Amino acid sequence: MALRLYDSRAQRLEDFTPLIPGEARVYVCGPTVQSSPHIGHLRSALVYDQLRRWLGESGLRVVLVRNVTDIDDKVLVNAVPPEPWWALAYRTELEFTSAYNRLGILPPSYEPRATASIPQMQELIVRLIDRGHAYVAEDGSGDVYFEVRSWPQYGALTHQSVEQMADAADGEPRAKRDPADFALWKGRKQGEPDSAVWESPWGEGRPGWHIECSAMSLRYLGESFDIHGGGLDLRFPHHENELAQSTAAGLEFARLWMHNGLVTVDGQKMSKSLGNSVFAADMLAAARPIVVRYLLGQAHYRSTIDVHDGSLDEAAAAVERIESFLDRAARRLDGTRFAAEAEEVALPDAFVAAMDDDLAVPQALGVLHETIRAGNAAVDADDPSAVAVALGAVRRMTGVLGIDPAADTWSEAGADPARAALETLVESLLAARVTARADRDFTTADRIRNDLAAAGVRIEDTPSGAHWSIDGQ
RNA sequence: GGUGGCGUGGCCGAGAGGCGAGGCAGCGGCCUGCAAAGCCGUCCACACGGGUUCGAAUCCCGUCGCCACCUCCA
Repeated sequence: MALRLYDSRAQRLEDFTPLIPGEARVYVCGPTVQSSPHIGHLRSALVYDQLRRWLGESGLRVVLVRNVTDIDDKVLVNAVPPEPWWALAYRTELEFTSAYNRLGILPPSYEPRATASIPQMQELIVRLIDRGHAYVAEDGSGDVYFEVRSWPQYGALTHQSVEQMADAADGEPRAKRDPADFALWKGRKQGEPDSAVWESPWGEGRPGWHIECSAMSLRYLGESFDIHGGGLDLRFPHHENELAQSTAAGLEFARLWMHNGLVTVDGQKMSKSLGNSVFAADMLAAARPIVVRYLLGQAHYRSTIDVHDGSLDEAAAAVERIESFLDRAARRLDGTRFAAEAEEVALPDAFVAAMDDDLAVPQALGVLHETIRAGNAAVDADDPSAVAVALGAVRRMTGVLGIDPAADTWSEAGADPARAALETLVESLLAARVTARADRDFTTADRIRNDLAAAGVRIEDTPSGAHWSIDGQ
């Protein structure tokens, strides 16, 4: 079965047929770097990371472009002197990058900043004016607007008609011919810093919010590309406007639109006014990155994820089940000829079918957990061949989903002397416990186990001796 | 007013006409000196009311409730 994806413009599943055979070109709306990343931003980036990993696994060369909007009203507003707006934008961008990295989100092929494509945006605006779809404001403000009424297809993405839209409570109407018109270029306003101003055919100013994505997708992916993605909340107006300006400029633009679901907290959308945002840094401080990735990546990409008390614990339990199997199975096969067999295992068909079906990650995880169950049973039944099959499959599946506990992503830096010291101490306590158990001195044996447990070290007795691990790792 | 989505067992979360996804928690059992981990079993759910059908969580009609977007949003 070939990959099918839900096109939110056509509102149906479509077979994914790349424009260029063997290649998949994807544009994803990245953040406006105005304030610290929250878990909604992480979820969005994670969704497209799952997509690109699966496209790559399917044998396609993936070109993924995710922009950084580093000039915008809010960036200017949020910059508190003496920090310039561009320093705020860059500092924030670094926070995003760091959070992405910690979650194992692969870097995009390129991550263009809006400020580096101003001439390309201006070219596009010129084209729109020439074609009669944009106009320079007559109030001398230097603003340039897209004329929605000149483009009958406006609303095609979200299936709305301009007539039916609620009137924009858009502050001052300025010199718009229609309230639905949107800014392509914003003339310089008083008090705006010189560093936020670019020359243009319409005077000094800066780009409007939507034009950058049209310009940068054209610049880096061409007039037509396979997939455009972003958060559900970007459908309107951002994506609708992108589609209008790009197609009105004569570009084919994206062939398929993907929109990821949002993250809610206790059933409510995160918002600044409610003050209920969960920031990436907070969640990453509360749980291991792999657990955060599991939590935010376990639902289907189009559904809402509700984060509440206990969400992290549930995700942690699932991750520990995976880790514990991987560890247990590897120990069983260690030093046997079956260890090599595990390396040869392919992805289970059911897993592939699930992923091909609009990235049905929840079903894919069902296959993963079912394989773990079978693998654990094989360990219990002492059937190393079956253990190898399950172990190999689990490694492959977790690899594809980006939740392989053994991946370099999750390893803390280098050899840790504290870890080595701990190892020595635990081993010596375990040796004492072995002696005590041999003497049937269970009081002593249990005291050692309890002391270790109190320190967060968990003991499992196995046929090959005691195995220890640190809770939650 | 317009557009779109959702309501599934104690909790999370898939499925989309027949065959009990999966995870977490609970209970019973196996294993264990006792545990832990694991396995087996158990808990047979689909907001409500009608309808279609041999058969409906799934399709249709209606009702109720919740959410998102309609120019700040991932």
